[in-house]
Amino acid sequence: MPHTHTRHGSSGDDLGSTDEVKIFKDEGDREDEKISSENLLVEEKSSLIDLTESEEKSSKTVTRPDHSPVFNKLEPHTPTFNMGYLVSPYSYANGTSGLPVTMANKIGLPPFFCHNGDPLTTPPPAHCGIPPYQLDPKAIGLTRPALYPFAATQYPYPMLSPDMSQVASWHTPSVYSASSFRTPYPSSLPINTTLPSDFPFRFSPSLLPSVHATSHHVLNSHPAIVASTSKQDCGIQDSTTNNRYSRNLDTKSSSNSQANDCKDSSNDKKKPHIKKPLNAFMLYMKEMRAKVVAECTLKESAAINQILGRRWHELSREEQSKYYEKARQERQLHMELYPGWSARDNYGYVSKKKKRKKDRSTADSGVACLGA
DNA sequence: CCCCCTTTGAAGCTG
DNA sequence: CAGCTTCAAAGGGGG
Repeated sequence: MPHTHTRHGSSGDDLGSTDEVKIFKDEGDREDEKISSENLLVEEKSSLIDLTESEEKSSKTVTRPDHSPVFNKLEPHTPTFNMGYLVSPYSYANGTSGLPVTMANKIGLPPFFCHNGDPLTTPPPAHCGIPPYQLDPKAIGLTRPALYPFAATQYPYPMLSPDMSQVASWHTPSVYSASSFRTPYPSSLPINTTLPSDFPFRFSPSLLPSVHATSHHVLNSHPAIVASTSKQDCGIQDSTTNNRYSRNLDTKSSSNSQANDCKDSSNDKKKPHIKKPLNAFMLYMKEMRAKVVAECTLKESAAINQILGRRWHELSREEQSKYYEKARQERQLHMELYPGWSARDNYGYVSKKKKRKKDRSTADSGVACLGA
């Protein structure tokens, strides 16, 4: 584990429980990055962040006022902590990544650059000038690069009142539509019409059409509801719209039949796949992916995600906390909509069709040997 | 055609 | 309780 979790409040409310402070620890094989970066990265990151986020939020990332009580928790750890993390995921900034620079050529990648003039320090930061194949040391036979001696912290956002009006507030377009955020939940959702108090039923497709009035639209249009289809995840994935859930909106009445089309198991016929609520990073990815793609002329999601992961750690605490809060609200809404739902319900849903993901620890260790 | 890759975070599972 | 596993999004790559 590259990081440890310092959970608090796991009791009581699982929504707020995960708003936590996370301390990303370094591991032994990352000494080079860790040590060499401790001093350098403070400034390196400053410039990185400054440049990277300059497009829209340059000023605030520079100062990092640390207003958030959450992040302040960690401040005692280090005087430089107001960075949020010391070592960027891939340590490109200080030029110690040691990553080969010929990979792109080997692969014959097209020129890769960011249009926004992202920090092309030397070597260029991952999120801008480095082709995905350079970004990923694993792909080139190196040890997985250092993650974070300590890094992103979670935002211990004070629990909101369970009152759905809270949800309504975050659910309004003002929250998600701002800055072209593609709201996972249609902003038109009448969430403000609080769900019936007697909404404890476990979601069932048979119930779905009958959930009229207030919750009908909500349920049918909620992004987490994925009527099963024939694809790998039996999910509705509209690649053209990039909205995995869009078809739920378009095919409200047919969603049931679609769900029934999934013959994976008799159970799948019974209930649609209720997806997990998106976490903070996923929300960030959804919002920023298009931008990164446009800037970097990249389309490969694996590479984009690497960039996004790096940018995520370059975000100021306030900005990160913004997504943590969104995620928390998503979980809250999700819980309100599907009271009986558990992440466990989706276990095996992917791997049923998909081959179970190879054991990463073994894979990493193997690669680590190469990198070491 | 379908899984892999890649990221972080949340939550479930396991010993 | 610590550590591991699975899933969430996304879409090109590759078998």
